[in-house]
Amino acid sequence: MTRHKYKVTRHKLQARDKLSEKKVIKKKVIFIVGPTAGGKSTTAVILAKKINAEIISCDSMQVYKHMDIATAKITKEEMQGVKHHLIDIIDPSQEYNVALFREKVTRFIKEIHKKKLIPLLVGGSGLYMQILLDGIFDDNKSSFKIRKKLDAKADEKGLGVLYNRLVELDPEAAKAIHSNDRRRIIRALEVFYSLNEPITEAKKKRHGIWNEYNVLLYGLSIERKLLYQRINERVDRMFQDGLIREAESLCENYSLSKSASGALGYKELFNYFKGEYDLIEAKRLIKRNTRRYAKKQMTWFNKENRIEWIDVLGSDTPLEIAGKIYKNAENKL
RNA sequence: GCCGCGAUAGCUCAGUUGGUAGAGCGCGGGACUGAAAAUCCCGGCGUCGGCGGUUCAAUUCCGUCUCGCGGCA
Repeated sequence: MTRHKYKVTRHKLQARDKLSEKKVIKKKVIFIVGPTAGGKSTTAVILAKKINAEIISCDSMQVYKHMDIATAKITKEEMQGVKHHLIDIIDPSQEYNVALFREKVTRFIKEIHKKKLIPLLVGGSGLYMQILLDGIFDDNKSSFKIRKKLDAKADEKGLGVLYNRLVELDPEAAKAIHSNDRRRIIRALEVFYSLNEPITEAKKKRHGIWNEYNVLLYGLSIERKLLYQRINERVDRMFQDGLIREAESLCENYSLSKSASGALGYKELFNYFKGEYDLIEAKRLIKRNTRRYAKKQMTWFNKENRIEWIDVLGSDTPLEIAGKIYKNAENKL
């Protein structure tokens, strides 16, 4: 009888929705985010098959070809026929960034919807998630040149000079940026010079997909200790799978772009190749840096209060995790 | 059994000519709009092995005990 009651309320609600907002016809977009080594990829494939979804990678490094092992890229077999977007799309020598990501993703979402399928965003890049949800302002094409100049100026005259300049031009931004944060100081100045307005103003002009679609945002939450254990084990496995060989060939065949050279796993090995430390140390550093990365990811996701958290236990299989998400999403699908 | 050496932050150790201590690593927290797996910020009271003695004051000196390492028997 409780069931009957529930049914009635639901009908009423649906009727009301139809009358008022267009909410009902908003198309769905599902996210699975969470720290590295948390089991997102396999879980996503299972879920995708269950709900007829195509997967879009929300990851800043898996876009690179030939960087497979250290980025823990999903293999063709593991994809099980589920379409994956934004994996293996550019060479390691090419640059990639959030704006590019956003542009491509918004296009893919529309295409997938056209096919009557659900876009399933999967990844751990917090900024990418946030920009997609809330949008980005349009940049000016000249800004790249300006950045180069500012970069040179910082080397020449010191970062303090640039920071002081920012304090004059955009005090609000200067207040929020630490005087040692070179990246952000240069970016803020670059925006000011190219757009003729403070970055803080520019940031207000944006539109993301959060309001455009019915977004279901899930985060995989795992106990820290267990996560670290998984990371350490996974790095060991990477070495067994030929990480060193992959890094060697990457080193020989490509000059990595700035964005690609940030990838964990390769930079530590490159330094080992140069003789800066031994292999044991390289491995230790990869594990440590990956642990730190996971922690930073958690910092990002923890402050995102739109995330619905799915608790992952050590004994949970990807099938079970996908089940938990499905159960939660069922009513909303 | 004897002779050395050591015992200080989770780990490796530094240090205090006696006024209750600090680096590295590990770890924790945070910021974040075009390199984001990047960049940057913040975080260390710990019975200085136990007990006793000297002293105004001991983690620092002395004695003793316990444990660890090395050497000699």
